[in-house]
Amino acid sequence: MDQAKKERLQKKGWVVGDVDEFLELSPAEMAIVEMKVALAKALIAKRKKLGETQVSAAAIAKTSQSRYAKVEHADASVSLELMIKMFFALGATKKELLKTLSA
Amino acid sequence: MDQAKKERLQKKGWVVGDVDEFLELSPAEMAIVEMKVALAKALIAKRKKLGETQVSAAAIAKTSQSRYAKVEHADASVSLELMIKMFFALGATKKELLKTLSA
DNA sequence: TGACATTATGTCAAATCTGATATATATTTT
DNA sequence: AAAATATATATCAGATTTGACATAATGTCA
Repeated sequence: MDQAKKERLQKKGWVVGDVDEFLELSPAEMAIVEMKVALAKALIAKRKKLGETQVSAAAIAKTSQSRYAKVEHADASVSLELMIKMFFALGATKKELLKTLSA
Repeated sequence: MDQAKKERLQKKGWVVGDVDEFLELSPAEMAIVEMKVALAKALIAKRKKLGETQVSAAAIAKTSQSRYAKVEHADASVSLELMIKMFFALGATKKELLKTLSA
């Protein structure tokens, strides 16, 4: 958002800022959130490419559909490690993972 | 280990195999262990480069020396996510992280 | 539209992870 | 070698994460 628009909005009483500012995320925390979001996207893409549903993908990854759905949404209750495990479970390689994380 | 030696040992009653076979780790689990071990090494290297002790590094990372030590050892009680957070806490960049993970 | 399939959300007990304290062991310095 | 510093290990209460179940919401298609 450019400075002019920001000032116009603030004049109208809006609180203007980025999501990370609002949530008060440090650069490190941001980096992790970024990686999680990138992984979530990659997981969905990978599953679709394999022609699986959340139900079948969950079975492959040996978990429930509900948790699998949360993983695909990078839900707050899901760790980076679980996301990576699921990605591997769908057949992703380390190379694919690194490419995804660098996004 | 070469085949000849393996057979000699087995003849003597030894059970011969790799660590991952013994622990029955899947390729995915192996990949995660690998990343953790690489991160542990990188953490130690980074801390030493900064001239910090575990006590001071733990303070920077806002945790205790004992937990910090466990992180450097990729202890079983430490998640990948915590290791990454600690790495960032010491000032590592995403680029550095990816380089480390690819090792 | 109504069945059926798929995905999303709420909840919770069990499992795992975390920070902290205590203490042991190892290394360095004097 | 003793003291001081640094690192390692054990333990545990509290916090977080996980898997599962129930159910709601959304999408698909005959």
